[in-house]
Amino acid sequence: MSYQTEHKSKQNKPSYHHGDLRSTLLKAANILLKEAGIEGLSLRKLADKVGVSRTAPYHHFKDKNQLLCAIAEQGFVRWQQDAEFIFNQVELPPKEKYRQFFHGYISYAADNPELYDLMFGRTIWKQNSATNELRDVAFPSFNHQVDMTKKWQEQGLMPSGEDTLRLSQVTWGTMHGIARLLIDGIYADRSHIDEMCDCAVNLFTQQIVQSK
Amino acid sequence: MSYQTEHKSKQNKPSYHHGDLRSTLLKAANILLKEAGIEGLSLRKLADKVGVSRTAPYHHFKDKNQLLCAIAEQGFVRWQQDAEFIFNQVELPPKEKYRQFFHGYISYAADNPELYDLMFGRTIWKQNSATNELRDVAFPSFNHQVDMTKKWQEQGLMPSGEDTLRLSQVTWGTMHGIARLLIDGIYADRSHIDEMCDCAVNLFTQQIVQSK
DNA sequence: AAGCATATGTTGACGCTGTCAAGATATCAA
DNA sequence: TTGATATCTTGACAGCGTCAACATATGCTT
Repeated sequence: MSYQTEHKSKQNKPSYHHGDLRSTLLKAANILLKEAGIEGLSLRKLADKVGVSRTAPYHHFKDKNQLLCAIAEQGFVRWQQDAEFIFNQVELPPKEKYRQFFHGYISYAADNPELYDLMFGRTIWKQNSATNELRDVAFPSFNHQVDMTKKWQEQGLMPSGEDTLRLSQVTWGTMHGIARLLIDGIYADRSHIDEMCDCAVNLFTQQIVQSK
Repeated sequence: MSYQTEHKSKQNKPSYHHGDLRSTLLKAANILLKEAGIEGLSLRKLADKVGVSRTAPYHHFKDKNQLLCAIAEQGFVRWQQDAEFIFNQVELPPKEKYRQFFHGYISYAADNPELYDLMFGRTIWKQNSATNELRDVAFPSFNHQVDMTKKWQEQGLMPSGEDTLRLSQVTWGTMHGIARLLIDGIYADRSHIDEMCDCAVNLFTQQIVQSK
């Protein structure tokens, strides 16, 4: 099976121009990413899958990095939607909502390990090669975590004594660390993910529960 | 400047055989790793630096992966020494010792970012390609973290209500996450590392302090 | 409708990579 | 001395990202 969409014109004749190559490439890249991982995703394989010559993608992405950034960009958008869905469950008590957010974060990483690696890994960020488009979705996502932490402090869920920025860095760091240990194959056993998340949530929200 | 040791026999004549190529390669690889990062470390460049032909390293390492594992192995040994030094400071109170351990972990990662990536990154573990020699130093290092957590719980430093394994996974996850965010270029500003570590230590050891 | 600029796709080529095969040379044991 | 073995060499191959040069389709201007 191939994702190749034998590119044809509206009259169904094979055409020299593809017509929708950029989005076709992105779609195929996501599949290839899942199948082969970041190191297995090559532009040549991608072009081949889509049924186009090796260098055709260069008319839609300046280089491989720009393609990766575009994929990561989509990843942020999708995660933001998931997160918003959780935050919008108004009826939930604060701690339960935070619990779901924590679990949701880890689940998103576990369900899309290669995508997560692209979003938060060194491939893009270490080389300082993020496109402006990517930054425009990634930074607000980072900041959102800080805003929520402030809210959780005000609600008494998290210790108000700690500096908000530091606290959000630590809590995010914890989620990120657990996610990475999972998707990088160090925590091979996934059967206890939920217990780990609950343990972390307990540690970060303990004060509230005790003072009740 | 090159790390090339113009390999000579004991009579100082250039010799066909190197005599100490394996350790010379490892030494040069560590330097190259710092300079060029994991993705910049190629066997060909390495052989060139050492002054030997492209395929000479293959007589000492089955493939690139085995070289990387050997480097990571050294990294674990060195970290274990650092950690032991901290644990052996008998006069320190428990919380301060844990604080130093936490800071020490992050410092080791920050000082050796590429090495840390090799030790705990997907390159080796995700592909399930760790050599037995590497596993033999890595797994005890993982287990040690669990043992210490148990001790910290018994000392009352950490909450005894949580399952030891889960707790150690979360606390290690936090250190790992902060380390990764730093070395992968997401937490670009390093001026607040210490504050972040202290914040995390506070969160994990808060109970004790309050119950005093 | 004609013509030309632009967008898009193609083939050829280059240097880099890891790694295998085959041959050369040194070392060591019998 | 001889023969096995360890070590190092050159040659070769496929895969990679990417540039240059060329081909073809699209669309705007006149």
